[in-house]
Amino acid sequence: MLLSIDFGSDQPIYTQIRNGIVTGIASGTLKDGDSLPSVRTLGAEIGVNLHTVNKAYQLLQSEGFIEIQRRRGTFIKAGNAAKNAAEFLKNCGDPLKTIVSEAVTRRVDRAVLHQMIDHMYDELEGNES
Amino acid sequence: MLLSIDFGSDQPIYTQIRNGIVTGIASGTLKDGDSLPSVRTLGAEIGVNLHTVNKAYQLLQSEGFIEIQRRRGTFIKAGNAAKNAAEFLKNCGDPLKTIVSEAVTRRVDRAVLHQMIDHMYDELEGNES
DNA sequence: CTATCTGTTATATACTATATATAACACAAG
DNA sequence: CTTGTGTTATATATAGTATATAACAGATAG
Repeated sequence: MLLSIDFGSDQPIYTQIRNGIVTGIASGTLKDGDSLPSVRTLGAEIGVNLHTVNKAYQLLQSEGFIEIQRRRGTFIKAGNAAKNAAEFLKNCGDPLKTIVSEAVTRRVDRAVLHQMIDHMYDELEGNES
Repeated sequence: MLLSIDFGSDQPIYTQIRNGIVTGIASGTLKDGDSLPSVRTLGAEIGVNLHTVNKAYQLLQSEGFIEIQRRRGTFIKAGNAAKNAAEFLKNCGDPLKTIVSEAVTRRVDRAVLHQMIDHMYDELEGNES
């Protein structure tokens, strides 16, 4: 299944949905123009209210990942992906700083983080490590 | 000031306090054995309730960053820093995956993330870039 | 000894975020 | 006309966050 929800997580369900779809786009599982399940269908599949799915969809649309066409459906919009690269770089600074700060205190070498990132890139881009 | 709180942030105050102290340890501003302000003092300084500070301190102690000595004070405990490196690496995977996934969709090259991380390491370790 | 300061515990309150439930609406598509 | 979209509205419940106030117990300093 594309999305698996951890109901015991401290992460909100709508955030998990959002992240799952972003990862789907990154891995190529979801391609430009692909249609997403309706809020009711996806909600039923993963055992969640339609409003929770709708909240995730609204967030994804505001971030430019999908396009919601009223009374028609919801579609992947990976075309103008690079457009919001600048805003992403601005937003990812804080969480990255939090990770790096803890890494330094834990005596984790920067090379380890580099390797983790490379591995994630390779996995998403379909290259075996 | 060591800690600056953004009351408009979506990040909880106690998390901001936690992250600020971790960054302080990483940058060397807070050294092993240094004493932290009391929960009341720090609360008054940054305009926050003592329970909010206490929550951050409890979290930091559970993570091994500080040691709370009842009725004596609270102290930085950077000695066994590398001990919890394994757990850190396990925990940082998810947020890192979220960042990398979005980076891939935004067509942000891995080299950009590497550079950001290197810059943060250099800054924390006191090396000019 | 006394006063002060420490973290700690307890209780109460308020606000926000999250999530669900139910119903209805408007309109495109078959 | 029926079905299926996203959408809006309303209500409710729960949990997380934050504050407020008070008290406790013991280490420390005077």
